[in-house]
Amino acid sequence: MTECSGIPTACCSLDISGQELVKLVKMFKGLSNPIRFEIIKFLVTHPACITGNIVDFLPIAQATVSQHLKVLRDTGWIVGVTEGPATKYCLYAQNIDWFKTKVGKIF
Amino acid sequence: MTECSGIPTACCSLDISGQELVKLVKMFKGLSNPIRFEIIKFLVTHPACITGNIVDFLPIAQATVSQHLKVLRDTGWIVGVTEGPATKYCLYAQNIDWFKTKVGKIF
DNA sequence: AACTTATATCGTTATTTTACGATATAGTAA
DNA sequence: TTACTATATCGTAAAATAACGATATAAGTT
Repeated sequence: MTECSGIPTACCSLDISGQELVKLVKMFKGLSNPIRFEIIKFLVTHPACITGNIVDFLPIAQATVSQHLKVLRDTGWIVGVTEGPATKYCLYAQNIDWFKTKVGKIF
Repeated sequence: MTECSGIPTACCSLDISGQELVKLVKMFKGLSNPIRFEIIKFLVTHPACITGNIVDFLPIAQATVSQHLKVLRDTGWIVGVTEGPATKYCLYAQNIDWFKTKVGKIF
């Protein structure tokens, strides 16, 4: 028996479109890179840490980390807050919860 | 109040690593493109359809659709079964359910 | 065997992504 | 002001992605 033998709409509903779909695809893109996934993991165990902590943790250049942080910001996974000369990063809990809910509902 | 003021580990646990993490990032990459998301949506409403149906539905070339189908296969979102000269595609329900469960647990 | 159908793969081009070092910016301290 | 710290942005190069037309492959038909 193949995977095709199941009931058609058993696993999904996918009632999503327009701006919601755009946002969802964006968030998928945000975590489509292993370095960025590691950053998210790091932020879970090191909440509200600054860029430098993430740079020290990862084996890549500061500029590259900053670029990944920008992608994670632009795709709605994290939020950065200026704290003196540094930037404090946190998970964007509200968006992450939205993502989680959407994935839970549509797939 | 900023997003950073919440309880640290409120939204995530992220106890994932190794091959599971690789697979998860892969699946994120699979849906990081709007065309591929549309293909998944189409497969929900048109289960077990053949490539040609998807090509007719989308505004892009057959070769490009075939390329996207390959990505969706390689990232574990769909399964293709040869049906005479055609290929019948279905959602990889088992993997999708795994993804859904993982996302539900870790975020 | 020759032909048609359906789809995958090839070769190519344009765009995007990822990575880096170097530099600019903004805040803090002396 | 000058210097220091932390981070973002710039400029660039290599690699990956997305798109296409053309071609190859594989199954069914005459």
